[in-house]
Amino acid sequence: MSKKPRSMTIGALAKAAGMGVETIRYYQRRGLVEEPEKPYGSIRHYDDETLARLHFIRTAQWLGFSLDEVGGLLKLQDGTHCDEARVLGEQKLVEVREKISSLRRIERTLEGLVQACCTEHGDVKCPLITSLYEGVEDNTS
Amino acid sequence: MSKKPRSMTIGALAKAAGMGVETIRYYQRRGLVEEPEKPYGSIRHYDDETLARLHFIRTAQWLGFSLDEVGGLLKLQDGTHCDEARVLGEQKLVEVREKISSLRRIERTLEGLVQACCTEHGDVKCPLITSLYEGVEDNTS
DNA sequence: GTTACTCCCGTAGTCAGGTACGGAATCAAC
DNA sequence: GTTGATTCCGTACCTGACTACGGGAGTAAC
Repeated sequence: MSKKPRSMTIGALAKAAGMGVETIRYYQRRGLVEEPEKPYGSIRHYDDETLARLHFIRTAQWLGFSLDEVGGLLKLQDGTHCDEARVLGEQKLVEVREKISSLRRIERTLEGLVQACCTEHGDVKCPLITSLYEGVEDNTS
Repeated sequence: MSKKPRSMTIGALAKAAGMGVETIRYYQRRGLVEEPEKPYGSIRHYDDETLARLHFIRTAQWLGFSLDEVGGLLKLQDGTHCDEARVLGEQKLVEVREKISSLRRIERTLEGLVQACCTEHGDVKCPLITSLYEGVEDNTS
């Protein structure tokens, strides 16, 4: 509400978003970020909304979403149809939950390995390495 | 203990490891897997040790290690560098936990948005979309 | 002893997600 | 009003992790 939509060049936008100019252009080519109109004989200007979009993209990506998936998430902003948005949201929610449980399994496994490494200290064989050799997935059911 | 070091062709090895022949060759080129001597005018043969190594690679990858990182782990395979292995494992554990907590934030957010979409159905503006416009990430601290 | 598969080996292509380059236009500072 | 950084735009290149291709050699089954 009290946001002043300050106007940035693409360079300033990139700096604010913590990414390179080329990356933003790449997102524009991918259709993830809209390219604003270029004033006649001038330069494009970007506002905070675009900046928010870039933050969103970066975060979602770090979480393991592909750019295509991020595009899907971003359509939630564009779409005028509540139902479509909800369905997409629900799909993403399922995926997110699957990712969480996968990561939890990985977490427990790593936890166990690191723990074993700490306790059996004077041993000749490192239990972490040994576990990797013997296949570690099974004991996490 | 009771393993007979059976001799496999690369095809059998690939099958046993659940990956393609080309993938194994790729690992050989990357220096992750040793290429056995080729008998004069014959074919290379692989044993269970190599198979174990492939399991190792696959498992470590599943845990989120890149192939370069797997290479690092494999250098510790004599089992005497337990401390180093533990540090690597701990680093991965930190990464995994960060991802989990971020995904949980996203999960809660998406949950809320989908929920809002379900309840306010006849509205002109989709509450999910509205929420996204106002910044999704912030309300998840 | 031929047919059909598999191996060998090098090189090349794929896909995702960028990153770099180059030359003209535009802006900012002095 | 010139200099020096930025922007613009297209195209080309890079990394990670494979995957495919092609042509010759080896092997297995009948």
